[in-house]
Amino acid sequence: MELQTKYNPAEVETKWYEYWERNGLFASKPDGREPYTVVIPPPNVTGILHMGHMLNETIQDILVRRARMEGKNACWVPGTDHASIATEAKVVNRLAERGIKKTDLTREEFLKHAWDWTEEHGGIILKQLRRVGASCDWSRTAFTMDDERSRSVIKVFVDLYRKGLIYRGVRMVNWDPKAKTALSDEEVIYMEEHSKLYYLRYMVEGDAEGRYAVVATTRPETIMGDTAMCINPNDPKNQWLKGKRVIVPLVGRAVPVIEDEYVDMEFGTGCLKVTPAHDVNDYMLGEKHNLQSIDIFNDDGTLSEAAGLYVGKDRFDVRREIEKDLTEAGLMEKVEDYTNKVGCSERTNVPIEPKLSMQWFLKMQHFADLALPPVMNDEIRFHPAKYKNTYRHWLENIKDWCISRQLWWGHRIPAWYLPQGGFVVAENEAEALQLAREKCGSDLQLSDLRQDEDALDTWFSSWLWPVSLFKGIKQPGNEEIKYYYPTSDLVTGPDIIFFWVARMIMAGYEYMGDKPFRNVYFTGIVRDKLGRKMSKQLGNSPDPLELIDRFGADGVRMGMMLCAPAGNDILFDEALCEQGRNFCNKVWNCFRLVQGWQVDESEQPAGNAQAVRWFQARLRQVAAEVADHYSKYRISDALMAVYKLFWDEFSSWYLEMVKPAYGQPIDSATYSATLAAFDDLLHLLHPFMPFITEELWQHLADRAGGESIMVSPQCIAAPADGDAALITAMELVKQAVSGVRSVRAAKNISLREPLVLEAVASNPLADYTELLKKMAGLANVTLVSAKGEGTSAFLVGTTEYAVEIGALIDTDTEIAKAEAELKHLEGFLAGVEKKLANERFVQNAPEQVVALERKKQADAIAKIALLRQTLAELRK
RNA sequence: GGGCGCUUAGCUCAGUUGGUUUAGAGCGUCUGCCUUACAAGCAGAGGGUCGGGGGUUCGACUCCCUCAGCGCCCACCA
Repeated sequence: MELQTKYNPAEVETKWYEYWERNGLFASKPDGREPYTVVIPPPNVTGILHMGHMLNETIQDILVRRARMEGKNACWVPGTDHASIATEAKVVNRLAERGIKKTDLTREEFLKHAWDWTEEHGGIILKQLRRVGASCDWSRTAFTMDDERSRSVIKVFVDLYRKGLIYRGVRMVNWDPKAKTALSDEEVIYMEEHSKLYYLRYMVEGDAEGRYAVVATTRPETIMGDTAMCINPNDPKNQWLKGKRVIVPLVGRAVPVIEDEYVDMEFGTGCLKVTPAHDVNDYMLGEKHNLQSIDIFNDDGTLSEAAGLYVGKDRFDVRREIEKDLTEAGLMEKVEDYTNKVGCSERTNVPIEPKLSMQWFLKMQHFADLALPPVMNDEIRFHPAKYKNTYRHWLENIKDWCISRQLWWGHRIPAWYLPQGGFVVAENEAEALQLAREKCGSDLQLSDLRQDEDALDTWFSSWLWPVSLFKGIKQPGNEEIKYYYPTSDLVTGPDIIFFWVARMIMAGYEYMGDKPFRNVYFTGIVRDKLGRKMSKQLGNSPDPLELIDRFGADGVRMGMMLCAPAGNDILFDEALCEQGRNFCNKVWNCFRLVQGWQVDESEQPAGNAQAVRWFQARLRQVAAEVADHYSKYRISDALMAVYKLFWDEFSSWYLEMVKPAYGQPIDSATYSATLAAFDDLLHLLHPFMPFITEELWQHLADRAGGESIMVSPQCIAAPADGDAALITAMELVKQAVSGVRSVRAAKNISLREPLVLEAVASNPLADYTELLKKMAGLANVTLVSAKGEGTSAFLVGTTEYAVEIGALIDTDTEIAKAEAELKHLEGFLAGVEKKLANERFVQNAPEQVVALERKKQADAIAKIALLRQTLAELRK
């Protein structure tokens, strides 16, 4: 079989992904094995794959593939999220392009459009995930709004309502005037804004001297909603205002001056305008002081009739206009530049408006009590653990969750209003009617009931994900939920720790009485190499699929993982994908070398046997290190360990040690050992680079149809007793080889020119002569009592070796080299001896530490003696 | 305003309870090689005193204090 000199990912990837799917290798069903379950953080159903997904899905796939190869029953459940606000906004925009307004449509018509859009774009991202190599059980693909998940959501809502945990009430909520819906506190992002602080004059009512109070505000457009002015009762400079009434500028309304210690005397003039309808704190003051509340905004952020002025104009236009009008009316004292934080909608980015409205809420204290302990006591482990603090802080300051959204795309709230007021909550219309009849009499008809128009927050469905995916809500205790729950690892970004992670923990304990997952791996944010967030505007966000086209899926996966320590932000650089691609090529070419060998029945040379034993020891050692990295979720470190094992140890050392001369055969013992080692290496690599490893594994032996490296167990033994000694010995051989190569490089001596290596006084590497000769291009290794003329010397441990280079010797260079090393050693020795001369060190330090220092001292002294001798000879 | 985290070679990062030859890796850099597996490669080399200062200790990159810079999260100062 002829293989190209370069690995071609495109055809290999398609071939094996289809093969895996066709042979059901991703599918899982409960059996006697230990389960390993991962639920995908469901991407937006209409979204497309970006670098954040690429990172996240790669990590999940690595964990899942690793578990599968360990013999666990791995189940990775894919799915998508209906992303209520985001998707509804997209549909609204799309309709607007066609000149259709949402308000012109019925709920049913609108939902038809939304489903069309979902079907058109839904699933694109799932197809893209296949290109990455994601080994999801596609037969389990779910959607947060499919029938099973929807029914689960409704059942949970009804259950929580009956438990008294869900209530309906009028509260100050975060209103998104663009999406025209309420938001939860978590959906509000505070952004710094360079704005202005306006100082307005509030004339004192009936004051003969025409005195006025000055109020500082960032929002002059809300004065139409003012129903009081507030001062701190302890504020000496404002005592004169006590009991007075002041006139709201332009509006002309007289409002009382109230007193409350809430007011900061230092801010502005110490006078605060109070607009109970449009500020959370003012609302609090209004409640406390029994103030009138005037809602001056419409749902879309324009001024309402109640404002009296600027009716119908947008709030920000009004701000500009009112500034002008106030100035012209002589009611503007001054305007200052001011930086403040403005709460904005996470989805639409527009500033939110605090608004009093009727919404549904979930009481959260109960859930916080449920969800805090398991994380704090590590029953659920966070990686990195620092997020435990963040988590605790949020739960200890939990507020009720506003779960209703004034949207149509989502799960409709299962509450039906009765003709005479009040409502019933039920899982379906029939049940609702029955409950309604119990309240209002049996002649009540379904048409008399009106279902709540609102939908539920998207996260009210995704918080059930680990349970609802296995039908654990609707069929508690079924075989699947019992087997797969709790899931093993959750891989997600820290940005949704409150939105999703915390709430899944809550729902998990509420409905399963157990944690939803054992480990949470928080990834970092993918940034560009300059540390900037990836964004469309900057154009610094590469398209993952295009990267896959250029570097191969394995190359991109590796590129991601090379820069992805847990919890740190990822500084992504395309060059890393190149490195990944190059590595694929390296693996590919190693295989080409090995598969090209002819085998004969000759006896195994001693050097080959040594190489084989050594590499097997290294393999065991590194496999153990890799396992340790995985156990700590240090995926990048695991990858780097395998990378170095393959490239440095296997390719550069092992293969060169056993490689037969051109055209020569290799003995069968070495050959089969090499194939076995290759097989082991492919297993270690497979989670990171699934495609190329499958391709090569299939080439490595005659495989039956349906076989796959994916499910072929990895069987590298634990490190054995003699391994460490074997490895240490070979390290010395490598040092000697490098020593000779250094001399060659310095003197420009070709590898083709055989050299003689002298071991001075003793040769601890005598057993390895064959390997030394082969690796360093030596004619011979000789034992001498004193090194000859024209030799360049170096130390291996405390033994001196010398390369005969005859006339090429440059005494000055040799002297300089020896002097530099001598200087270093003397400095080192001085440090060691200083320590040993310190009585308290010798007394207090542990015995083995002192012994080690003594060993260092002895070695250094021996080396120094050798160097001095060398120098003396050179200077002769 | 609180809380958390970071600052180690040109870049990105390791450095596990303070002690394993006066700090390691990958990439990049420099030098020499197209040596029939691989130039997407091979061999060799150089490069940091661990952000600044102080302290604890026989001994600190590792613990404490402090200063500086950076980042994240939370919070109702108009």
